[in-house]
Amino acid sequence: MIDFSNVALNIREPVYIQLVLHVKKQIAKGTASSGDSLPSRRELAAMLEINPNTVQKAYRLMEQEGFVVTEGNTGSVLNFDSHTLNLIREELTKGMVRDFISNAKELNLSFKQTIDLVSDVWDEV
Amino acid sequence: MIDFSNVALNIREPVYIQLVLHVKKQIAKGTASSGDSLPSRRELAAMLEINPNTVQKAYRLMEQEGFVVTEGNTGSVLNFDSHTLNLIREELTKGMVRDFISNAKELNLSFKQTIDLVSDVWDEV
DNA sequence: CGGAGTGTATTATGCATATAATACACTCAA
DNA sequence: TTGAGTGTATTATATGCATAATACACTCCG
Repeated sequence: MIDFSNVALNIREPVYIQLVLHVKKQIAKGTASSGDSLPSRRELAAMLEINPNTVQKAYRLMEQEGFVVTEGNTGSVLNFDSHTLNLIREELTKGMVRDFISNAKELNLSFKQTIDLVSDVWDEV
Repeated sequence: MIDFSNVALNIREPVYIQLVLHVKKQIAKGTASSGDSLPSRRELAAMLEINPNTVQKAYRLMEQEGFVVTEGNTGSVLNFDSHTLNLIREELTKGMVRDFISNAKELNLSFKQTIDLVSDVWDEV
């Protein structure tokens, strides 16, 4: 069963997007595998104290992105091949790195300055 | 006069927040100095093809954050001391680095893996 | 003086997101 | 069989953001 107990929802980003991202991160880390079950919509909504419709929207999006399947009323299940796994890994890691570098360059930070900053702050986080 | 000609507005984040961030980046880089003028609300709105009320909201926020002053109808001007400058620098650089490291750790990336990724992607961006 | 350009404000509308409250058909275990 | 739990859907309401369309008082230059 996919774990949502430690998902930290923030206000700014749409909740259903954050839910999808949370599952993708589990997949990228290897914490979640193809075949694992997701909680029922109502159950997850109750646990996170959000609306069932919001969970439904997240599950729907994951179906459309091709790594979740839902059949009848038996609940939703992760389902992805190695190709999709690689896509998700690329999206999360490279996307994140690219955004970071883009921000650093916008602040006119050099490569060395940037690496030094990461080195300085790494253990604080 | 603060330059907004190359600000790239995206859809997801509120426009008025992006405008504030753009000015803060200029300040952090040293491209913008205390005393520099901002375009009039209507002028900037026309240039960026957004609503004057949205610009007004951004200017208002910058006044509240303490680095912009507006007197009468003579236009808005940057106004900050070295302490505020340091605050803005810290907010942008350390904040950005912290977010990045937080993301990397969420994906279970090691320090070395993270540095390697940044090194690999740096020139692509 | 008069008008153009200021900052400021108000009201209305549209859109995306989230919630609330239902409703329906289905499955499955007690 | 019956009822609880499923996925799915619909309608209404609220909020934040952005836009549109005005309006008012002020300054400053021609």
